[in-house]
Amino acid sequence: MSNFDRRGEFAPADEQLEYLKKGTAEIIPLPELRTRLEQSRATGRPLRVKAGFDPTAPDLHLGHTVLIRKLKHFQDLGHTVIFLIGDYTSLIGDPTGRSVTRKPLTREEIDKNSQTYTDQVFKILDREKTEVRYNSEWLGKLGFEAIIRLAAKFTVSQMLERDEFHKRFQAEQPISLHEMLYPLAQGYDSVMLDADVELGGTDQRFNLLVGRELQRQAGTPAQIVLMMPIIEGLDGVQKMSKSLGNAIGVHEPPQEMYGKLMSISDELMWRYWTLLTDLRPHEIEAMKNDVASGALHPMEAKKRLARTITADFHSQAAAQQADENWARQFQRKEMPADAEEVHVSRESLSWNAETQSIRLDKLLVHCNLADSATDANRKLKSSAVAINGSSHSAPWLHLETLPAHVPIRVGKRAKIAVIE
RNA sequence: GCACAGGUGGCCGAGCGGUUAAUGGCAGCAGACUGUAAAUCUGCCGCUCCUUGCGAGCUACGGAGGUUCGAAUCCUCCCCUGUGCACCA
Repeated sequence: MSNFDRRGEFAPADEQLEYLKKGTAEIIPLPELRTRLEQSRATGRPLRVKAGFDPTAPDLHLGHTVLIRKLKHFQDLGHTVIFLIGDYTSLIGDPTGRSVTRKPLTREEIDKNSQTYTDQVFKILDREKTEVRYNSEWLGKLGFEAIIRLAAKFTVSQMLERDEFHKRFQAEQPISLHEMLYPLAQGYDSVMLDADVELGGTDQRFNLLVGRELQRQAGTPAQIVLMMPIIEGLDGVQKMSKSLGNAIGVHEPPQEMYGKLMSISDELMWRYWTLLTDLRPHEIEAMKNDVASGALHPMEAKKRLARTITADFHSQAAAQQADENWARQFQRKEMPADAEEVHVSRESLSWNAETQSIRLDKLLVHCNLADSATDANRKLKSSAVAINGSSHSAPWLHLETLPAHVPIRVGKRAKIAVIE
C-alpha cells in the first residue's frame, strides 16, 4: 500500500483523498484538506500530521488503532506523521468522555505506559518514518505567566459549551478548574508542532478545534481537523473499551484475536473492514456486493477479515494457523489442536481407589475450566461438560475406560487432562 | 467547618425488623438454534464439602459497636462520596 511513497512525489490529491476520507466521521474543513494536498504535491513538502495519545491505559486495543491506522494512511501517502505522547497532558487527565474527573497518573505510570504504547504502535506505523514527540518538551517549560496568557484566550462560557462540561454543569457535578486547561494544552501542542492536520476521535472535537483557534491567534495556518468515529466493540453497540469487556487487545494471542473477530455480527464486519484495515473503499464495496449477491459467503468474508487483522499484529503464518484451528474447533467441533495439557495428581482429586474414580468438579477447577468448585458443579448440572467427546454430568469420573490424555471440553474452552 | 443526600452482590438499582443469598435490569456462563455468528428462546449466575440432594455448612448489604428471640433494614460512633452554604447569620 506504499506505492505512493515515491520520494518527493505525491499522488494526485483526489486519489489521496479517497484513501484519507475512508472511514472518517468528519473533516473540518474538507475543501482545505484538498487544497493542502495539492500544495504539498506542488511543492513536494509533505503535510505534518499529528495525533496525540495520553499514555493512560497500559495497553492498546483495536479501538485505539483506528486513529493510528489513519496516521498510517497519511504515512503511506508520503506525509510526515507525528506520534505525540501526551506525557504532560496526562497529568491533567482528559475530561473527554468522562462523567467524573479523571485521576492524574504518576510519572512512573506515564513512562511505563509510553513505552508500551510505542512498542504496539509500530506494529502499524513505520518506525523510521515516524516523528515521536512528548509534549513535556514544551509544556514543561511554560511558566505561570504563559499559562495565564494562554488561558486568557478563552472564556469560561466557551469552555462550558463543551459537551462534557456542559452536562456536568447542568447536572451540578464537579468540574475541576484544571480540566479546562486540557484543551488549551492540546491546542498548544498543535502550535508547537506546526501541525497541518490533527487526527482525533469524534469525542475530541472540542479539543481539536481549540487547536485551530490557537494557531490562528499565533498567526499560523489553522490545522485541518480529521475526526474518526469511535469504533463499536464486539457487541456492536457500545464503544470498544476494555472496561466494558468488548475489546480486542492488540497484544492478545492470535487464536484469541481471530476468535473474537469471528464472533462479531455480519453487520459490524463492514465497519471493521473500513476502520481496521487498509483496504480501499472500492475494494470493500466490491466484497460487500459479492456477499449481497451470494457470490461470497459472509462467513468467508469474516474469516478474511479475521485473518487480515490477526496478521497485522502477529504474522501471516500465525493468522493462517489461527484460521485452521478455528475451523477445526468451531466449524467441525473437534478438539483444538493447541489444547493445553494439564497434569494433575489423582490425590488432589479425591481419588477413590475402590471405584477407580476422581471428583470431576475438582478436575475442572484444576484445569481452569471452572472458577470454583461450586461453579464446576453448576456447569456439570447444566450438561456443559464433555469428557472424551461425550457429555458428562455425574460428579464422579471413572478413569479405567479413559485414555491417559483425557480431552475435556466446557463450552468454548477445552483442555487435555493428564491424571497421574 | 455547617447543612442535606447517599454508601447493597462485577455494574446499575430495589428492599427499609422476621419464608429464601437478598426483587429487577445489564454484563457473564451454559444449552437449543445457526455460518464458533448476530438476533431469539431456556437454564444458571457468593464460597466450601460430600452421600450431587427441591443436601449440609460458611460468608455477605461502607467499618466498629449496640438494641432485639431475630437486622441490609432501628440506635451510637467512625470512614468515604456527592451537592449546597460560607457578606448580612
